[in-house]
Amino acid sequence: MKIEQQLTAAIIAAIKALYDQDVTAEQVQLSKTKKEFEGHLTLVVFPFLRISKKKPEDTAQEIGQYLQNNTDVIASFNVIKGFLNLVISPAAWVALLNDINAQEKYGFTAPTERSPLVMIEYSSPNTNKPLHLGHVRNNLLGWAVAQIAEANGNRVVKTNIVNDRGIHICKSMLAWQKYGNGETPESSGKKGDHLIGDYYVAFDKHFRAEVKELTAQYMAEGMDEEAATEKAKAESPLMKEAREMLVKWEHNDREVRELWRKMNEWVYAGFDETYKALGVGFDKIYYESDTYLEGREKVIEGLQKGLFYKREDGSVWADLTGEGLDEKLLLRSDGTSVYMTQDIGTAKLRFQDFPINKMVYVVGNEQNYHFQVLSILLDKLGFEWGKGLVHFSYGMVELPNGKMKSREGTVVDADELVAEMVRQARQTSDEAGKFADMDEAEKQEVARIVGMGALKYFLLKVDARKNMLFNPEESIDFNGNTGPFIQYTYARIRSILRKAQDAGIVIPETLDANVTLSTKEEEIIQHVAEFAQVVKTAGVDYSPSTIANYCYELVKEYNQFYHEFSILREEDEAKKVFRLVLSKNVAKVIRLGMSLLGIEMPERM
RNA sequence: GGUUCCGUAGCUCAGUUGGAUUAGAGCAACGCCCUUCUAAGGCGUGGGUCUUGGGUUCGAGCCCCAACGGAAUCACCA
Repeated sequence: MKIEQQLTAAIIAAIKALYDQDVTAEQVQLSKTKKEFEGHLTLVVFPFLRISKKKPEDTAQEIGQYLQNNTDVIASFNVIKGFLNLVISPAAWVALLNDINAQEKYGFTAPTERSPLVMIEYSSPNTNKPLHLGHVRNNLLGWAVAQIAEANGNRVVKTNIVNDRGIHICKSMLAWQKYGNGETPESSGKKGDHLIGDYYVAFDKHFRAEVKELTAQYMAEGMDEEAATEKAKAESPLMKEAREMLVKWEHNDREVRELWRKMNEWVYAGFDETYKALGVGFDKIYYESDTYLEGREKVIEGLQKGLFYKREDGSVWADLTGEGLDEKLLLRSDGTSVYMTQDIGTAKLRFQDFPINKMVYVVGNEQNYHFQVLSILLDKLGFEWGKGLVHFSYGMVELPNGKMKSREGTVVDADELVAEMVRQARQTSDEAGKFADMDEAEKQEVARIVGMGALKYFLLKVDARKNMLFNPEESIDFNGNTGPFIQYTYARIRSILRKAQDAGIVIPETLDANVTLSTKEEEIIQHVAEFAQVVKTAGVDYSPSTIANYCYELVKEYNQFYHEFSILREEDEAKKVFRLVLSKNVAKVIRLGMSLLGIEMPERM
């Protein structure tokens, strides 16, 4: 914020002049003045007492006096204990507003060719079932993190590693062969990912039935229950068949590969629809079927360098006890890859494709340990960004009765959730009855924007690290601290601006400095200006919730203003114009902020 | 058991690098405000030992230690 920087410099100068001491900008603690006190910014003088060797009140008084005499930004000041409250001059506020008004993307830093290249991995689904609420949180966070990184002047590559191979896909394939009758998305009318998901469930159902039967049989033969279950799982013919299928897949069996390809295509088509509805996308997609063999080479390379060691059975391990962690398996005794190896392989390919400076993985917090290990391993293997990789770890979405469990049918399906949100937004819209003048297409579009806004804001306003609760019974609100509340305020401002234009009022590029401002108006300018700092802060810790909460605060404050003051009915022309410019910039900033969260803004609602 | 994360109002959540007698929003409850730029709004009332106990200091919801409670993870699964 411009005024803050000016003041910080002035305060440093003041201390130099008064006490002949140098202080750094970090030592100057300027914060927003609390509402109960008069002033805009407050300097905490406690840190300077050692320098001034005077009482807090006197020190504050001296600095305040100096600032008032030497800076035209300060109109007046007051001192309460060790707190120096500074009142900014109206002219400085107007100048600040003019400055903000002149910048289309206020608060954003445009990336250049020399900006750091940040790769952000998110989504990363398995291809055996449709996306659920947990994935939605992941996707929205990933997209938002990418937008925030870009707004802070990074070159961003959004990437997705699709887990398209493995035993889980074989289960769906096998069930489709055995229990389906050639059903396709076209013939069934189901989305591809849902179709495949249904067969995954079917596999599980038959498998469990088999295990139950076999367990009973083994127990009849005299085994205890635990051992019997164990053996039943291992001996289940269905599971054996799935494993055989996986082996065939690995040996490039033509028939299996063809089925695999066909079914994956269905799933991708389904995912694409969901991604589109969520408004997310990727610059580069990797598939595990392409990368899962790559890690081996790197691991063997590391083995030769003595970074890892081989056990008698031929398995390869990394000893991380020196880093306070355990030993970690990298290659099985049969030489095949594990999860960790695949991530190393993916990293290798990515680095070949892009000169990455920084890697961000948007992955749930259940994998904290995995990424801690991955970071160390990549570093050992010589990846420059390995040590500094960011695991953007987010908490799970919980339901009132605990975690989502697909077996218990308590997963919240992404597509259903999206449809339900839009439906509710439509219903609320219709009940409000204010949009009689909209045609059907516009109504649907507004319902989509608002419904998605509600969903996105709900998931993003919460601190990403924390587990959060979603109650399907209560559904997502449209009132209070919600996306629609912010969208609504935006739509109202846009409406006012349209009306102003219709009335022939010209909104100027710059305002005259001699408008008289109310306290509320000054507060809002200050709040709008804060946006730049908020974006920067969010960029440091990739924090969408910071943006969301800022937008809410600003909108809340603006709403009070909106009710308290008239804008178009204002008699004083200069003031009317000022309020229009102010409103326009409030709208601009909240639109920019919401865009970082992937939330669209309706012109009317 | 080891490691990591979390614990703020009945519920869901904010709380910037430690700052001001009175720790904030929303929901839910109860009042008031649509002849006034969009009531998906505004104003008000009630509701708290910031899990507990120590410590650090001018000053702690925030930092340190311990306890209690909850979550995740610790596979030749991904």
